[in-house]
Amino acid sequence: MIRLFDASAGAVVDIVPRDEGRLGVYVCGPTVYDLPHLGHGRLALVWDVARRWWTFAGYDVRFVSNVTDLDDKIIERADREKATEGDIAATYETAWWAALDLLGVARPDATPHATAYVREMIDLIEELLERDVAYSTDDGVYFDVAKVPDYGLLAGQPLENLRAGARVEVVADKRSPLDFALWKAAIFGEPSWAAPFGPGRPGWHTECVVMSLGLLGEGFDLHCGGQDLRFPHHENERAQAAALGLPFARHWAHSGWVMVGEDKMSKSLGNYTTLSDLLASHDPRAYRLLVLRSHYRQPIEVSPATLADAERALARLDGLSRRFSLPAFAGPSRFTRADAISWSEEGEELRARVAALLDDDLDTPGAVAALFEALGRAHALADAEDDRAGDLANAIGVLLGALGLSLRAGAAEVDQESARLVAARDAARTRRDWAAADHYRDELVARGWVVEDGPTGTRLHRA
RNA sequence: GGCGGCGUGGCCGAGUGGUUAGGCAGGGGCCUGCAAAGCCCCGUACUCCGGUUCGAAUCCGGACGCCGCCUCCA
Repeated sequence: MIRLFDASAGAVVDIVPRDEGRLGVYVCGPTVYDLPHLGHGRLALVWDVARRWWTFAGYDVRFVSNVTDLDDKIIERADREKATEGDIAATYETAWWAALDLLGVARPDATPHATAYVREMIDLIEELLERDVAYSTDDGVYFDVAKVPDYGLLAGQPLENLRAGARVEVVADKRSPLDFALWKAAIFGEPSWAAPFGPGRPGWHTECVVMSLGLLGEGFDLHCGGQDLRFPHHENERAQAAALGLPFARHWAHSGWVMVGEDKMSKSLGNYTTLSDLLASHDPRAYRLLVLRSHYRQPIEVSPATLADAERALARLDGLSRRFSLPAFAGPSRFTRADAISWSEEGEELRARVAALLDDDLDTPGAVAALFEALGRAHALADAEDDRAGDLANAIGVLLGALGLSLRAGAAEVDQESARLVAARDAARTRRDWAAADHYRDELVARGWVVEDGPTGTRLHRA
């Protein structure tokens, strides 16, 4: 049984899948109008970890994440750059996947695009109009939030409170400031589609309703996104499905912010770092580890100091991999299942401990702490020449792999000259010529290696 | 104004009514020819003020500070 904080319940709840043993998960993906930043990276990492873990735990996970390729911001950018909307969307979607690939985030099982679902959106809007929960104005078609009795469920407060504080700009003919655009009437020069209620283009909140229901079916298990999508985006999706009497997401989960000092990282504050900038100067695995070491709902601080911290911690994990020559356990599209592993007694104990933590609202920091404790134990066992050490180290590698974190066992390729220096150093050490041995070590260090002496002689790895 | 969250040791960051989070950094020791890696030991922290309790950082009340959402936003 897995448990997760559900925004519609306001509490951590048991996740009982619609279909036993299967999980249908929908994550609201990017609007492709600019480069992804660290916040997007965290979102992707959090749900990638969840997906991998639930798969590991035995669920057959169907993971859908959309790409919004139709939006005001894309149109604005296309205008500004004298490009087509399609070009802008294609450019930034490419950048999105490139960044996620580097982070080791597995591709979703399906990545629906808004522009491919306009027909379905039109049908849905038409039905909302027929049911009188939507109305037409000169601007387009709006959803009448007052028609949904429990509007505000995800926001955690009733409609009156939301309205009282609404900072929404007044748009002509809207019945309530909270009513949202289902359809935006065509403006010359902008992309538009023909529809019974007039030419135009869909508003943002409809695409996810159509695509999630279309690909995962009614009453799918989990709908995820960043905290900011809880309201109004997810609320508005819910409202549409509710108005049509369609069973929608059973549970709603949201990941927390990346903070810059005291502020949320955001486009509008301009305090963001793009993923490509981060990944140009840091091991992508360090960011994954940083994300894993805080709870997914808490804010995290990403700074040179916290990244350096994560990189040193990562070096310890790689050290374990080197000592025990562990194989690679994780890959971009490589998933592991616990029942496909034959667990040693040591390994099973660790697996159970980690599973208890991760099954309960994805306690990744607890799991990482348990894995680090086990790491110390594995080394200590090895120091004592206890052969359970290898089993434990292997289990640690498998479990880190289950979270999408791969370890490096050592230098993949040692060039000929370096190999010669290693041999020369080992020879010098055998004849106890310490001056020569130190000289060869200096040479190797100058070539960028970290030099370690082990039972089998000099070993190299990259700093 | 409404709703939600946060305030932990040098730093990051979990958690539980009373028994070690974990990592990084720092100190001591072991190992090593010297290193590196690794192991062992060391910090007695929890914004403040009250209250409940045998006992609270953990529960309740209040204060202060901070953040987020209520508008596009991961």
